[in-house]
Amino acid sequence: MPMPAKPTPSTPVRQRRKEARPQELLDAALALFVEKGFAATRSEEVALRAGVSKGTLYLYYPSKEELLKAVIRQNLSKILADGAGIADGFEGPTSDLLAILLRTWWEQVGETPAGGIHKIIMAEARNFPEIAEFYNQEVIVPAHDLISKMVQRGVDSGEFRAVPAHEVTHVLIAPLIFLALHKHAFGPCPVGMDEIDAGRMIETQIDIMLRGLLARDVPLRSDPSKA
Amino acid sequence: MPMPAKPTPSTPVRQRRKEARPQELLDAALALFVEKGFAATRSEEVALRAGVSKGTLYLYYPSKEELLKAVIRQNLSKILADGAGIADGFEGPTSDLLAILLRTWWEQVGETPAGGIHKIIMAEARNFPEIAEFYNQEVIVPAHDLISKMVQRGVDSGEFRAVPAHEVTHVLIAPLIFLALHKHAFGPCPVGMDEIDAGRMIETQIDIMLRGLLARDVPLRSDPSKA
Amino acid sequence: MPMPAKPTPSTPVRQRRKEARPQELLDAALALFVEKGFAATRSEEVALRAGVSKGTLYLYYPSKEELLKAVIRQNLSKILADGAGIADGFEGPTSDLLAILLRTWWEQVGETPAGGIHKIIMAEARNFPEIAEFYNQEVIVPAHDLISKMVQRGVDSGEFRAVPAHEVTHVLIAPLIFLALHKHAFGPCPVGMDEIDAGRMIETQIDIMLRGLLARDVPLRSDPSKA
Amino acid sequence: MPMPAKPTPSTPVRQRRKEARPQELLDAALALFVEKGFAATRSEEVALRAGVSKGTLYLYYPSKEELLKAVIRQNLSKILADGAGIADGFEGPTSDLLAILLRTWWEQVGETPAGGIHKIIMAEARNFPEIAEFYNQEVIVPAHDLISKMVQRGVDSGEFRAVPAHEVTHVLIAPLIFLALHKHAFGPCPVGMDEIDAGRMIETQIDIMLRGLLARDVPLRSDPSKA
DNA sequence: TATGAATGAGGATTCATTCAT
DNA sequence: GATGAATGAATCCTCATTCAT
Repeated sequence: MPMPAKPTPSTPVRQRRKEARPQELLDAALALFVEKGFAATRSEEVALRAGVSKGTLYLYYPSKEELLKAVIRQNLSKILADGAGIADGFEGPTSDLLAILLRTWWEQVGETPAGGIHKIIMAEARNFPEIAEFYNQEVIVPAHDLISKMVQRGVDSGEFRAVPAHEVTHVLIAPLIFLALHKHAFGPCPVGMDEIDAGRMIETQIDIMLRGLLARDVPLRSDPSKA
Repeated sequence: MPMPAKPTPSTPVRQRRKEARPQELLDAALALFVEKGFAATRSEEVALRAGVSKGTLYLYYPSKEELLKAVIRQNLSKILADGAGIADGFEGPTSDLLAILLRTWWEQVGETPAGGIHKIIMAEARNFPEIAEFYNQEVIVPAHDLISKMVQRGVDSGEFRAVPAHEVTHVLIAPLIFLALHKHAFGPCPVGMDEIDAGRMIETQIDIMLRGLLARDVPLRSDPSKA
Repeated sequence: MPMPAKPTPSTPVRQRRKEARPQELLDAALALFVEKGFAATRSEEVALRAGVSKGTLYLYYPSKEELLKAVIRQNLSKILADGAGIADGFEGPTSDLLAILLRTWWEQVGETPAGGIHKIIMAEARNFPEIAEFYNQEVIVPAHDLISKMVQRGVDSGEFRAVPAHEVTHVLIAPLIFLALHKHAFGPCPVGMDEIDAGRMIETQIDIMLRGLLARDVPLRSDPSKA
Repeated sequence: MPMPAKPTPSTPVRQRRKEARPQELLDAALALFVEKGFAATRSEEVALRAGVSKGTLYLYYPSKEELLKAVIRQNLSKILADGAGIADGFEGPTSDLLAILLRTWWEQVGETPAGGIHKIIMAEARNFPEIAEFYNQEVIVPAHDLISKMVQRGVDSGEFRAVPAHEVTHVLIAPLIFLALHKHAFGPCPVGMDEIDAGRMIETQIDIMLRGLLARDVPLRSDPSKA
């Protein structure tokens, strides 16, 4: 029997498909869970969007709930890695680092489907406490610590005023979460739902908050007037 | 069956209960929708919590979906009334007005069950675009306009720097929404889920943001160091 | 609105139906479980045979497994009561009592749908150990004890030879169980499946076994030649 | 991959395995069908226990139902062969022959997995009438005839009383079937399920029944007191 | 042949909604 | 109006069977 040219000798088509399945299913599940919510998404929809049948989904994930966990887990690593990578070994003013971090998080996470995970968690946290706890430990706490330490560094170095790092961190993060929730909750709303310009909002936030944090008379390096 | 003597001559107990039914049902529904989400709340639960039977619920609301709409509609007025009332006729620095508004909103709305409406809307907006649109028109836009005008007033009067009012408004509102979502999404989580101290966070926000907004060298009247 | 004459003032139709439901469902379930086996019986079939819809079944029993348990429980009392009732206060030769007991059990239980419970238990015991244990404690052990004590009484009084009561009991019971299983397993087989004449078989069993048990030269009172 | 040297020159390992497949599958199926029942046994389990994959099972048997039929058919021959072999050319008292037959059947069939076939048949007879009919023709009728003829021989020779051979046969067989069903239905029950001592029960049965069959004053050769 | 990924019909269970009382 | 028994569409998940490799 003649072979079609170059079938990539090592991995047959079936095999390659099999290896791709989990990712395809996770992507489909993420998109649908963000869009319609966890409960309102039928498992068959997920399968269909991933191009497989109902049964195939259960070949890879034993239940819809486990699928949700896998979706969260898989996207967590991405989220966490980003932040830590940027912060590590940054030299320069803390205000610059924070500005970069906020902008980058939005571009790398907030705007992407992964940014919708917050929406899922918020909606289902009380029905799946285990997941909420997981998300808290794996995402919220590390992210908070990362920002919190920077704020404290700014305070310690005299760059910032003597502000409470814990609360400042929440205030810094809040607008980004708000933005992500807004985008994924109302995103492609057919009607007029005020389309927030995320870029401008983030620049404004950086401008105001960092200015509010800085000890007096220290000029900002990043010029917010460009936004 | 013996009746307790004279239960207010005009309106008998039965009568009052009957008239109170819709409100009791809406309250029960709000609490449950906020806690468990719309889909995960069984209509019988709502009825039971309101002290009536399943069938009675349908006497007042023709479907669970209409009940949700009614819950949102009814609570919108409450939400809206607050803001406007406070702002009207306020004399004094805009920064003070904003500070009062933020604190008051949290106390009057954010902390109450009504503050959970955001959670419901976020979770269900894409499944009920009509409601999202309604919420946008009735709550988001007016609230935004209210704050936005104040910010602009501060800019125009020279109290604030020349900032874009639209974006600043989002940045000001975001932490409150974040707080409300956090409280209602993770609220009585059995596990460690970082309990945010809302009061301190709001004061910190006021401190930082208003300082970030003010034109240089204008001292803040409300002393944030007390928080 | 005029009432139809004599609606039985106390219990309305709906009420009476409701009270009858559990029994109707248990009867339907017993019949179907015996006929087709537990696993092969769809819960909707049970409901339909009881004249209600799928959902109604779950109003009364929370799962198919609980339904099975209820079926067994409800029929156990009947089975157990029979035996004890007959034995209590019987005066006369033990062989006569045993003969009566065997005949009666067949008529009152073995031949009736309840006799099919053995078939269900046998088929599902290893999948539902809890049920097997329950049946063992509630039916097998008491029934065995009842017979066993009589045999021992016969031995002690010199009416029977010195036989091991425990084993004799099994030998006495076995043909009845065999008969019940046979009847309910092959019962209305369209094809020729040897229709055992239960009456004649039981009389033959009584004849042979009691004769085998009796100490020599004691004549049997019940004349087996009539069978 | 190195092969162990010379695995029997004629038939290579692979070859022998292939030829053994059907038997391995039938054995696995028998064990599982007896243990869990036909419906509750997944075909993949059967394959796995036989050391092959799901698909391979279907290479040999076109459906689970056909597999069940094959299991039963294949084990019938084993069951049948036993009885006939023993009876042929036996000289001596019929009571001795019957005693030997009962003991042998238990050892050769009842105790082995084949003894569990009764359980399968009983459970599924009404769902697979064809199989029930087949079993009846191939096993029950011949076995019955075998015993029946012996009983009749005993009666004709004056060794036994004038009993109805047909019914006596059922009474003789019943305890063995009962024993086999009990063993395979409750067998390795973790809990206290009365473990019947099959040996003692069979000896007791032989003692009582044969004594009950024998014409008066004919002593038994096999001494049951040893049991 | 042998494999195991894929399928989809089937079945248990839930729950919004209806309606007789 | 009020009730809650009844319904059956909807949904999760299982598993016998198929088929490309």
